[in-house]
Amino acid sequence: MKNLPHKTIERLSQYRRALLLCHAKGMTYIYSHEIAKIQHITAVQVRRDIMLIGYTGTLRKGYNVKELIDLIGQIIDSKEGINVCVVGIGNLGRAITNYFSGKRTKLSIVAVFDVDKGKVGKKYHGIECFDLADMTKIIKEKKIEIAIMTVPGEDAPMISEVLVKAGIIGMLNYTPKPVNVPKEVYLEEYDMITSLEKVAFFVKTH
Amino acid sequence: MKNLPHKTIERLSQYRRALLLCHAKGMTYIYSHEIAKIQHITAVQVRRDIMLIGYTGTLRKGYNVKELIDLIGQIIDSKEGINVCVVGIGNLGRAITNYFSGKRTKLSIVAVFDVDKGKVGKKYHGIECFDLADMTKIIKEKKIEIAIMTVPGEDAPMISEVLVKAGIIGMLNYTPKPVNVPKEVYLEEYDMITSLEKVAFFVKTH
DNA sequence: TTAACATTGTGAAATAATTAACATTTTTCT
DNA sequence: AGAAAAATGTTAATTATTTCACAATGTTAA
Repeated sequence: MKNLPHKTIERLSQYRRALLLCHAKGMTYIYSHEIAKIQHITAVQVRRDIMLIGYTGTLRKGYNVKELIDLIGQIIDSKEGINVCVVGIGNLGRAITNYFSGKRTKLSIVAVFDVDKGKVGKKYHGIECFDLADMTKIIKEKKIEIAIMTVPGEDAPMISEVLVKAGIIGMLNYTPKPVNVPKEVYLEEYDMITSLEKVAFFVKTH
Repeated sequence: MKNLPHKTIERLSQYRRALLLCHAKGMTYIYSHEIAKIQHITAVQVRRDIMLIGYTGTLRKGYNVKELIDLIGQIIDSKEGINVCVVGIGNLGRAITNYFSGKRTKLSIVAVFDVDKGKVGKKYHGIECFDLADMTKIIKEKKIEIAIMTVPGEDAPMISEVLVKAGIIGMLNYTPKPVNVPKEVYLEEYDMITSLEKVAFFVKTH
């Protein structure tokens, strides 16, 4: 069970989000092709992903929504929960903090950081903003394991170094500048400009 | 040349961004392994991507930075330029608008939309905010082809329908809710929670 | 001048991801 | 009861992507 494909992990997270909405609407069973429709993929792929996590549906009724939600949780959530911080509380940092507030998940944003003294001490969606200078200390105190970087690109390399030294083991880099981390740290980078350029390209090729 | 792999297109966009920085620093040549290092991939992959677009480097000197930038531009940029709009000028919408301002690219954000009358008429990074109710009209007037959705999830399905009817051919959905569009419209969805859950998962599996 | 080296370019192999095909089973309809 | 329909589960085939391996070749150093 530990060797789930990368892509399957991504999709499981998305299935769960969709399933939670279905559950909230009172649905108890769902077919693979219904999940597929929501995610714009094929029903076979949904069934295969579900097969890979060892769940089995009911023939002719589909999958039990609640059970599937719980099982996906067992797979992708860590038991104890993970503490996360957001570094840089500009527009993007606030957008992310906002997204997460009130979301039931094992991931909690427990601190945000910024250099701007005007922001330090204030709360953003209930989460206190600390001085970037105190980052190492706070990361250790609050046992933060994952950092989301939403600082200006030019600050990213330096800040990522500090984060690594402070003991972060996972990093999500939303700045437009790629950073280097040792191989023990899991890094995911996302650049909005690349996504938009991709859309622009594929729009042309019909 | 038209059948470039999806992944190659993404990487070309990233190479260009890295190359532009190198160019600005005065570098005239760059090796495949230098590009690879920046992007955290292998040199072979860089060489193969470059091979696919038909460019050829100089043995022992690497690739001419300027030439490569220009060639990537010829491949992934559309000749005429494409007009883009941002729908929903909350934190995320502002972050994106901000990212783009001052970026040299064939993609221009030419309008932003919001329901909030307090925002309508104001300018965000030099771009005027229009009333969501006038969206169809403005999209046609300004010949907007791509929309970036940064509205609350619950509004996404309705707004995406309006966008499609208005003639949008590409859509980048940053809301947490998947939307349905006809197959003629190229859709790319990105969900930050999925990314973070992925990092959290892979952090555990060392 | 020659040997060692570093780099590109690329066919072929390996790996990863998706899709097709279909056996199986439950439900519904006649 | 039997046939048709609609699902799941899964093996096998296909397609996409990455990596290996190495020939070719210009550059540097002895």
